[in-house]
Amino acid sequence: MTKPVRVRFAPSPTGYPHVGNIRTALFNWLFARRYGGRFIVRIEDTDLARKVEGAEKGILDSLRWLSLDWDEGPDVGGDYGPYYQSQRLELYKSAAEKLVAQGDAYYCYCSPERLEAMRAEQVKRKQPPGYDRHCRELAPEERAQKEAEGIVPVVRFRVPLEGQTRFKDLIYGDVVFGHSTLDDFVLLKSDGYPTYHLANVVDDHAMKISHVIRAEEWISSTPRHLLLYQALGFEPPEFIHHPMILGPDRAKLSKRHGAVSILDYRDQGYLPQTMFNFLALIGWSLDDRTEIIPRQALVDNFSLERIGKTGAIFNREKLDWMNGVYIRSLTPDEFFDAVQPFLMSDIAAGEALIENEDYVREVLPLVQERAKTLLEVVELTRFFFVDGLDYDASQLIGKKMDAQSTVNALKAAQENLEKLVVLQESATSETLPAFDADSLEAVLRPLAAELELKTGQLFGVLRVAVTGQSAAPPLFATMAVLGRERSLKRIAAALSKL
RNA sequence: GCCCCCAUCGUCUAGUGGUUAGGACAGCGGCCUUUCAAGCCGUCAACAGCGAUUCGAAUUCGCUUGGGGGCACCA
Repeated sequence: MTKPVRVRFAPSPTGYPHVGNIRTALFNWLFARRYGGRFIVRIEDTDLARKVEGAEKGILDSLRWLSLDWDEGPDVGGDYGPYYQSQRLELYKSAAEKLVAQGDAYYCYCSPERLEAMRAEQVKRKQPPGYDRHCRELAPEERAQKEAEGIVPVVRFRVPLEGQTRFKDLIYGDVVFGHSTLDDFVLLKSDGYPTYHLANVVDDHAMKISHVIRAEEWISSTPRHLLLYQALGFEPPEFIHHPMILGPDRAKLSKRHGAVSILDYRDQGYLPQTMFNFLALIGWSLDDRTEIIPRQALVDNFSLERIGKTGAIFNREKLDWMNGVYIRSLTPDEFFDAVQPFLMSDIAAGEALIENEDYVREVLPLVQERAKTLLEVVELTRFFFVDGLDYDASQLIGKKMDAQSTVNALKAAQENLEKLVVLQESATSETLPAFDADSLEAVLRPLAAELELKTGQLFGVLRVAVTGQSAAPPLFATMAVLGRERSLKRIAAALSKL
């Protein structure tokens, strides 16, 4: 690499950024950081009709969420701005005029209706759809006539009829397209805005982009771009097309595949470090075994050579697993911070958070290793925050037990727990915690034998009584966090259900 | 229809002429255990097919099949 590395992420604000787009951004960012280059964000807002309000914010928020910081672009500016194509219209216009002047482009007056009819006919006759070059050789008088009629033309590129364009993609290798398969594509629309093809080439050159890293869906428009670079006298950048992310049906990932917006994953409680790692691993690999790769390691080891050529299905199960790994790796404080917004969106949990943050901080370690997402934490911890438990009395009855033995077990537990707490409180004043996990176990374990129950039976009954669930964090720790009063109250409530 | 790309376990992948084809997720079985997790151990599972080159092909070449992408005054 002789030229300084300058790569760009060039989204169009026409919708919310899905995981595929953001992965492209990630690859670009990693490449820039790996080789000490610049990562540039350029907004390709050249389609007025499809522009979506808030889309740009969604895109930038997504990048920020993953900490894909850009060196030039919106907000930060840069030496090659403006970074909005809608503010660079003059550049495209003069490029188009230059091409027309030198005979590489021409004005086309065909109406959308004619073009549509033409395409319909081509499809009907099973011919490749494409512009029929109707205006390619218009005589000056004909042009004047059209102009007089007030028709605003588009500018089309005059693709050579013969020959071929080839390029070496850094991932796919040599790719060749015959010019006969290309049509005279539009450069400048009648509203004065450029098409992607023109704007992209003009800007990549103007912004000194060294490597164009984009999804494979662009590979077939690359020859058009190359033709433009040539006609404009620009030196083309390196081209790198990477495989796409597929839905479970192996088609290009789209809205109908469910959650595809990167922000949906954020809102569902996936950690940014998970998405960063996971996205990098779709299509790229470090070696034959490493899955969990911290951000810095990714930067240090990223390389184009290790991007594969095959499209990859977004594997939700593996994402869940990885998010669990990252959640477990969080310190208690980090976990608290990450989970807080999700807790706040729940009434009971939010209230607990406001009234007694310390209590919440005690609860969280009990579920941290059980959660696959932050959102799930709300469900996992719900019983800690609500007043009344809602479960069916039949759930209380332990394995191989009946209502009577269950009542007996609960009563015995109740008595023993009350006794224990009183004893400890009076005997040891402040030095011993009155209701901790160890003490609880010391009391409850012998009790099972006394009642001639298996520990699993007794603990199971108590678990349902205290949590309303048959699956929950460890019983003693749970009761200790819940506290003496709440625990005994729930046991009493269970008794009244039977 | 035309053009381009791709092809290893269900999924993500390692592999670049000689490997018992490795890892991860999921699944299954077990251990641990008060439940659920986590952890540990084990197990199931793949080179799309056919030719060619070669002493030898997952690895090279061709064809077939399959899949994907593109073919707008969208990006």
